[in-house]
Amino acid sequence: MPRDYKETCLLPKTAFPMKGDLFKREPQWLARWESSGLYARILARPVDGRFVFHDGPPYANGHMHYGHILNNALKDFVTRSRNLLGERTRFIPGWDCHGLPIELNVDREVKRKKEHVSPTEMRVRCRDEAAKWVDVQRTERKRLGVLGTWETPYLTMNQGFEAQVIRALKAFVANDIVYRGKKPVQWCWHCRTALAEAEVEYADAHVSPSIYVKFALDAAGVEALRAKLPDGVTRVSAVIWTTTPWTIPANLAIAVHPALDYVVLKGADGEGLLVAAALAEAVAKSAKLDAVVVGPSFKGELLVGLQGRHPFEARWSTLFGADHVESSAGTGLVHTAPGHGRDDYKLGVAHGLEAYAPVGDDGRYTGELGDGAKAMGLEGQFIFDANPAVEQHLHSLGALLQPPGQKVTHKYPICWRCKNPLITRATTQWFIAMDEPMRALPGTPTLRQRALAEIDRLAADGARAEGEGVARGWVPSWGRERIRGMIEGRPDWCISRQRIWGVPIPAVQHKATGEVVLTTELLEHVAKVFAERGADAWYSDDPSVLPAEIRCADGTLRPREEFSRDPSIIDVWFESGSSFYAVCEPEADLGAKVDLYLEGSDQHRGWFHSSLLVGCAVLGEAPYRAVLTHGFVCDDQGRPYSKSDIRRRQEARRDEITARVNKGEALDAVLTAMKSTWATPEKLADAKKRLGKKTSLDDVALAIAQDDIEFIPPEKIIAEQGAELFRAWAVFVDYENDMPYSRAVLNQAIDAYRRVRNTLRFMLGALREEPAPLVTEVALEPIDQWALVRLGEVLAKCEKAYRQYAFREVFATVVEFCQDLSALYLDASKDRLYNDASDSVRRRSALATMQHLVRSLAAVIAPILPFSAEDVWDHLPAFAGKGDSVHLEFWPTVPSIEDGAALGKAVQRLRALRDGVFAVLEPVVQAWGVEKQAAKKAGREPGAGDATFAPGARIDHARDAAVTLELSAAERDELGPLAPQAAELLGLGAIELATAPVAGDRVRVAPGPACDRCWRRRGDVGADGLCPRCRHAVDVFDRAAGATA
RNA sequence: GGGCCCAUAGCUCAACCGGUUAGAGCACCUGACUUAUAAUCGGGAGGUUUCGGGUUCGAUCCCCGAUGGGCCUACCA
Repeated sequence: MPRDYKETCLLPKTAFPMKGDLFKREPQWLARWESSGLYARILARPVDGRFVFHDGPPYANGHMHYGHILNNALKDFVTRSRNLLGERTRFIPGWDCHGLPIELNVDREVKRKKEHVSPTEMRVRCRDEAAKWVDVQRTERKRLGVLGTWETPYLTMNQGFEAQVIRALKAFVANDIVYRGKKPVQWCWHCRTALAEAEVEYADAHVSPSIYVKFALDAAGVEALRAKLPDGVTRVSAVIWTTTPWTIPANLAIAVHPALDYVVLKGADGEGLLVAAALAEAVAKSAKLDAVVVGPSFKGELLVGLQGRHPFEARWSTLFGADHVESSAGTGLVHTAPGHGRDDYKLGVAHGLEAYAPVGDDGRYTGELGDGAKAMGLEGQFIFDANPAVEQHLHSLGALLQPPGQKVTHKYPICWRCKNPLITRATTQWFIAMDEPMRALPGTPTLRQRALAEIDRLAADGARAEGEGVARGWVPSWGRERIRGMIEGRPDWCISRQRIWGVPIPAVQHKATGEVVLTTELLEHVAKVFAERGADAWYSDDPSVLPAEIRCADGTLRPREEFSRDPSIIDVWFESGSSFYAVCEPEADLGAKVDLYLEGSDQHRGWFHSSLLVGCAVLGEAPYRAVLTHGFVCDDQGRPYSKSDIRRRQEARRDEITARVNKGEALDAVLTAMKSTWATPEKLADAKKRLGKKTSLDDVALAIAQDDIEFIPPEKIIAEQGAELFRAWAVFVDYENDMPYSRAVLNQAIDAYRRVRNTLRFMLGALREEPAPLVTEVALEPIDQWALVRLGEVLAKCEKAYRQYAFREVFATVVEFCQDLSALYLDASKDRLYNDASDSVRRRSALATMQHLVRSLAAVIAPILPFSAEDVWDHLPAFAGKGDSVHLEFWPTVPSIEDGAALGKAVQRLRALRDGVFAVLEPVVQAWGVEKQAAKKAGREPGAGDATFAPGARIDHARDAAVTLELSAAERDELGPLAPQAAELLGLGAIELATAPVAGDRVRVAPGPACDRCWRRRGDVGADGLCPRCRHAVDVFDRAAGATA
């Protein structure tokens, strides 16, 4: 009985599991890191570099969703990689705590319990509500593995933060660009507050009334148009179109475009209808006119100054020229209510019209209505309820072109919170002027000018940085266009809100004179108070919130008792826009200039935008050096990935398939469904299994439809598979664009992750739980030297990628490297690892190299896969049990290898040889495989009766083959030090490199018997059945075993 | 309506800012494997680069237009 030598082979051995069981083990690492103070230890390492990252505060309401989680993963990649690269980087997580959503939640609760609470009490409850969600989200963010100071986050409701917001406001006041004015703003009548641009959403299919209203021209007007009238027309009305009948009572003017062509259209009863020429036909159709009869066309400038009679108020609406008038919709004459529209307001200002808005906070008409409207009983009516009344009344006056009840479906702004349609309403608010000179800045640019200049400066710096291989400025570069457009077009910033939960605008009003005061002195005083006692102080009775005496515009000092406090709070976007000033500026090791802001691309209108404006006032420049944006999480159809959205589409899909089944197209439906990545054959089989054997195709089709689009809650992924797999997904897709998220994509990311994990596992196994020498301590084999050269290239590529935030490239590079190692290097090293004696020089060279590879790769992936990297570290013999963490490592290095380029060439030649080998070997091996399969099917012995498959003649593994390949002398030279080892490195029994063309078979069975232990045919097997190498290895093994026995 | 962006294999991504035959990985088909075995290695098939024009000796790349999708926005009166 020959000895079984397997136990003497040094096969891979490691406790590092093939499957991570991450969902179970991640919490253990988290606990360990927390108890060992890992984060503090990372920051305490002595480094020269510094990188300032600033967390954009998520809103402290509700659970984290895909976007948040992705965002947090990316942020963690940044801070961890910077620390790894030797740039000390802190992560101070923050939360946005003030604002309407929280206040409304609390409000609802209060109303439900029918309580009456004071503003102070209200603020206490809001604070509790925000704190509750901060806790929830903190847990969720920590679970993802994000490293930071979680116990001391920044909260916008902290006293220090509130004080800095006031100081930021002070900078605007110092620049003299804060003013109070009555202007139209987006107003939510339900929440009873003005809304910022960022608080407005849009409903896709909002249905509004659609009315054409006639304003009869006076005699002078008709006279002016006499030459333009169609035959038989003696009176003329200007026709406007609107979807908001409730604003008709506030109509003060009509806008026309001076350069546009207009005509008088002959209407019913011979009445002339003044409309844009381009729209005459459409209007005629709407009015159901039999024929389109128009007079000669003329330019709108002819109309400027004419007057149209308001349908039910005793006043005239003048026709003004305005650029915003279009001829694509409506009538080319625009109903203008300066109190209810931004352009209307602008036109009003230009012509001295008041921002007349007879509508209250609650969306009801006020006593400011005109007599006509009052006579209709509109006062106190809710405006949207009044729409039909106004319409009906206009109809009864004969002022409508069509019968009442016409509707139009269009996009319409709604409140981000309560989803009710918004109105535009002129109110008295605090504004920041975009186009007034900033007095405190040199050259007194306007805020808009400065902001635009900063945008361009960042873009230019970004272009410069790109040349240096780093990312700064707008990343990706189109961020510039994005934010530029917004800053260029935005109106003055309305910063006041009529709510309670926020930072008060510390303005005061003199009770007697009505003068409103908001000065830097006052702001500084209040900031100090807030810093000590928080903004709640504003709502207390304590007089000391205000300075004892307050300076009025004329310079006189008046006692504070004569003033009342402004009840408004500051726009929350102003607060978060001040975060750099509240969080980073006060810290000695951070400062107000932040290296990186990183948020979703929607923040071009949000946080990036408001931070830029605050930065321009406070610092005179942008607060950030780089702004990195990412896209949105979508499903595999490219649609936003949200629960409700997917539900809706699931239903649509089901309906569609049901319809096809009913039409008898079940097979088609199934085939269509199977083309989608969701409905795989496995899924089909699954569905069949679930539904029982008697399943009809119809049922299968329906079942697929149900599963076709699946919502996978993020917390489920994390709880069942581990946070790291989510991180693997985040790094697997391209965050610059929309990121596809589906089971299929997730699985792909997991596969890539497993590839890396298994490669590392193999190398850990090779080390067999014993420390290996360092690469500097042994003479390295040429192939090992090459592995290190390759590692050096990988490291260089990854470092550059990290500096450019190209995390995907880092991961892809590592995965590719692992693949390369697996297929070539590790495969080529197996013989010496398994079969050489434990003390073999060649083997020790491999171990040293693999230890170095594992160690380096663990460090490289640590920012992205912090748990698995630590798992590797725990199982790396040299570090196991020492309580160290991979996260304390710095960027890995490789010892310099002489003539790395020649080695690279040699391996390239080896690869070419390898291709050649496979090309000739594959058909031979394949033939045997085919024969085996055929024999199996036929139930006979494989190879029986066929000489080519005789046991001594066939080749079923490369190691049994001797291959002959042609190779020129030059090519052979390239192989250099690898030439003598070619057969081993290629896993062949033997290789012959011929310089002349080969005649006959290139593949033969390698000569000689195979060694009983290593199965190699080297022609040197002794009488004991072992090759000398194995003989020695067995002796060494036996000696060691004897020693321990 | 406007601004910005995206579209390459069934899927996720490449292709050195115009240059050989558009590359990987996964999935699929297929072979090997007492020595990485829920692993690993080999082979194969799969593309009119969304469509239509244009510039050019040459276009996945530049320009114009269309289609589909995303984010943002508005003065849809």
